[in-house]
Amino acid sequence: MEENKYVTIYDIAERLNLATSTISRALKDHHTISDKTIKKVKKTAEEMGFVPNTLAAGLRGNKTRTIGVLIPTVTQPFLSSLISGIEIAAQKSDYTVIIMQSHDSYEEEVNMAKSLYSNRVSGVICSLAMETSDTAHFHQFSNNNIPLVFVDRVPKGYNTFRVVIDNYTAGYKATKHLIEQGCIRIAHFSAGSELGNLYNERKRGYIEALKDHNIEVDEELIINLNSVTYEDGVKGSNALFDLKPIPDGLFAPGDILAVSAVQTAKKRGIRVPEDFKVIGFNNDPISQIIDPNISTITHPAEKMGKAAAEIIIKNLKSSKNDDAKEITFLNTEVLARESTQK
Amino acid sequence: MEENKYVTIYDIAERLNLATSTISRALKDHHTISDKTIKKVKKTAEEMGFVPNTLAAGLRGNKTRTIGVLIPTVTQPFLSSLISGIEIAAQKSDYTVIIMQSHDSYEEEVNMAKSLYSNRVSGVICSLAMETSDTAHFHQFSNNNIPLVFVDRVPKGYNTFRVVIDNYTAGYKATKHLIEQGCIRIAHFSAGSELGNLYNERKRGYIEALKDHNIEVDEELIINLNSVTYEDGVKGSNALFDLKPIPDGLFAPGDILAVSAVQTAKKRGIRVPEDFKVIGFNNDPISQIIDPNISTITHPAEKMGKAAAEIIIKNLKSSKNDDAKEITFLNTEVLARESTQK
DNA sequence: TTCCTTTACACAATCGGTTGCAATTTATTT
DNA sequence: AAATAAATTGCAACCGATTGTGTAAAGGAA
Repeated sequence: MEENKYVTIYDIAERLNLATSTISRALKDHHTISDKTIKKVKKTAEEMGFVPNTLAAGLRGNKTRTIGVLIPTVTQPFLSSLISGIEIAAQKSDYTVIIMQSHDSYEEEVNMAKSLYSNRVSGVICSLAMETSDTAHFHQFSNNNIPLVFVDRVPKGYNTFRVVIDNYTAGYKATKHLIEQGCIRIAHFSAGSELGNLYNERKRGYIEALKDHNIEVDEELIINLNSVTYEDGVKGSNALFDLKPIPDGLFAPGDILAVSAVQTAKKRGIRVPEDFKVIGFNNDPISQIIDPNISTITHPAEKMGKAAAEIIIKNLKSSKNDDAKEITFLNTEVLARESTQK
Repeated sequence: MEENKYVTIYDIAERLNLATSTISRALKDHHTISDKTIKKVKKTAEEMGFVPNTLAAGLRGNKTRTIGVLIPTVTQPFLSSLISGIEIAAQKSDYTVIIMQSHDSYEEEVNMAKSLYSNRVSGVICSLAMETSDTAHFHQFSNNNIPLVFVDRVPKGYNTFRVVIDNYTAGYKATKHLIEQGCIRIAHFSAGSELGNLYNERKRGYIEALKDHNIEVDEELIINLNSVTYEDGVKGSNALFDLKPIPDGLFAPGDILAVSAVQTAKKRGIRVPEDFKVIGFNNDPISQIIDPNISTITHPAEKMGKAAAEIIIKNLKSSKNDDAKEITFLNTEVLARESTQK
C-alpha cells in the first residue's frame, strides 16, 4: 500500500537474481527465454506492481506506439465520432491515442504539431484548423517518416495520406434529392473558402446538380456565411426568407445550419417541409431529434477515423516508404427524413 | 527539407563546440549561462530545427508535464466542455493534456489508468465510468504522489481531490422551480445507482423539495431508468403518460431525458408547458434549440475542468503532500425557459 | 568421451536530456 | 600583483527499457 516508488525491471531482476535483459525479454515472451523463467518473471512483476515505463521504451526504441490526433475541437459530433473510430482501431493494435485541439487556430495548430513531434508520436491524424492556410508545420512529420493522415478537412497539393468523402458528389446528391422532392428554387449556404475546401466542393456539387436538371443557378439564393454556426445560420435563413418569393428548398452544408433554418422558418410561419424543404449534412444527433427531423447526408465519421488509424498502423508495420500516398474515399448517402417530404 | 533524423542537443553541442549540459541549460535560460551563449545556442537550435525529446526529459526528470484525463466519452457536451476547461488551464501553465475514454467500461478504465501511469503523467483528472464500483486502479497514483482529481462522477470514501457540484441542492432547486411554476404532481427520472452517485443525490434533492412543500412523494412518479439515453427517456416518458392522471411536471436529471420527454409529450398530444412542464439538467446545447426550449440546471463544465487542472498544477508546484484533499464545490443555477413557463 | 548444436541467460551500450559537482576563466578586492 | 570571489562551462552519472553480442550450460550425435 505504501510503496511510493516506481517498480522497474531492475527491481525485478534483483529479486530474482536475473539480468534486466532477461526480465525485459521474459515480459514479452521472447523465444530465447524458457517458459519457466517467463512464468516466474511475470508472476513477480505482477506481485511487485510493475508497470513498464513507456518513456524509457520510447526513448530507446524511438517508437512510442502513440497516435497523435490534431483536430479543431472535440465538441463537434462529427469529430468526436471520428475520435471514437480512431480509438477503436488503435486499441485493437495496442496503440495509445493522444488528442489535441487546435480550436481552429493556426497558431495553436502549429504549437500542438510541435508538441506531438516532441512527444515522438508514431503517427499523426489531423483535420485542419479553419484558419490554416499553409502546412509547413507538418513537414517535420513527413521528413522524419512519421505517417501523416489528413481527414475530412485536408490540404491541397500536399502529398500525404488522406481520408475524405467526396464532397462534390455529396453536394450533388443532396441537391438532386431536393429536386426530386419537387423543389425548383433551391438555396444554398456556402462558407468561407479555406485550405481544406470542403464547402467549396459541396457548392460545386450543388451547382452541377442544378445545371444537370436545367435549373438556372440564381446567385441570390447562394448565401455566403462567415461561419457554420447556429447564429450565422439564423442570419442566412432570415436573408432567404426576406426574398420574394422565398426559396422552396435549402441545401445546408451542415446540420446545425439546417436546424437554424428550420427554426427560423417556424418562427416566421413558414411550414417545413410543405413550404420549404431542407437537407443538412453530417447526420448529427440533433438532426433526428428536432421536429420535423431533418434529412441529411451521412458522414461516416467513425469509419473515417478507423480508416485513418489503420493506414497509420499499416504503414508503421511495413516501413516501406512508398512515395505514393493514397487517398481513401468513403461513401456518403442521402438520409431522407421529414424535412424534405413531398 | 530532407533531414530524416531528429536533431538532438548533441548535434547542437558539436556544432558550437559546447557541452550538452550547456546547451540544455541555455535552452531554458539557466542563470549560469551567459546571455551571449544563450542567444547563440537558441539561434542554432532554431536553425537546425531542434525539437526537444519529451521522452528523454521525462525519463530523466520523472515528470512529464502531462495531465491525463480519463472520462467516459468525449461526445457528451458536458464532458467536452470539461476538457475545454482543462485545456485552457493546462495550456496556461504549459502542460500537455492527454485524453482517454473509458466508454463507461470498468475494464477499459482500468487499462487506461494503467496506460496513464505507464506514460508517467504528472497528474490525473477522472470522471468515473458508470460501471466502476471500486477504485483500486487509482491507488497507483495516490501511492506515488501523483495528484488525482475526480470530477463530477466521483467515488465515495476515497481521500482524493474532488471537483463537483452539489447535486442534492441542484435537484432541490430544480424541483422547487417546478413547484413554483405551479406543478403539484411532479415526476422524476432516476438512474441506476453507481459509485459516483450523482443521480441519487439529485433524487434526494427532489424528494426533500417535495417534502418541504408538503407534497407527498408518490413512488409511482419516480421512474428508474436503465440509462440516461434518449431511448430510455422515451420509455420512461411513455410510462408517465400512461398514468391517470398524468403528472404535471418532470424533473429529468439530464437534458437528453428532458428532450425525450418533450418529444414524447408532443407525439401524444400533450402540450408543453401547458399540460406538462419539464426541467432538465446540464444546459446542453440542444436544450436551447429544441422547441419549446427547455429549462435546465447549469452545470459549470468548463469551470470544473479549469478548477481540476489548477488543483493538479498547484499541487505539482508545491510538492507538499498535505493529506487533506479538499473538495471543490461549484455553483449551479436554474435556467428558466419555455418548458416550465406558467 | 569429444565435438557440435541448442538453449538460456548475462553484459554493456544505447536512446537524449538533466543536473550535481568539478574545473576553468574572468572579474573584483586588497 | 596576488588572492579571493564570481561567472561560465565541462564531465559524467543518471533515468529505465531494449537489444546485439558473448558465454556458459545442457543436450545430442559421432
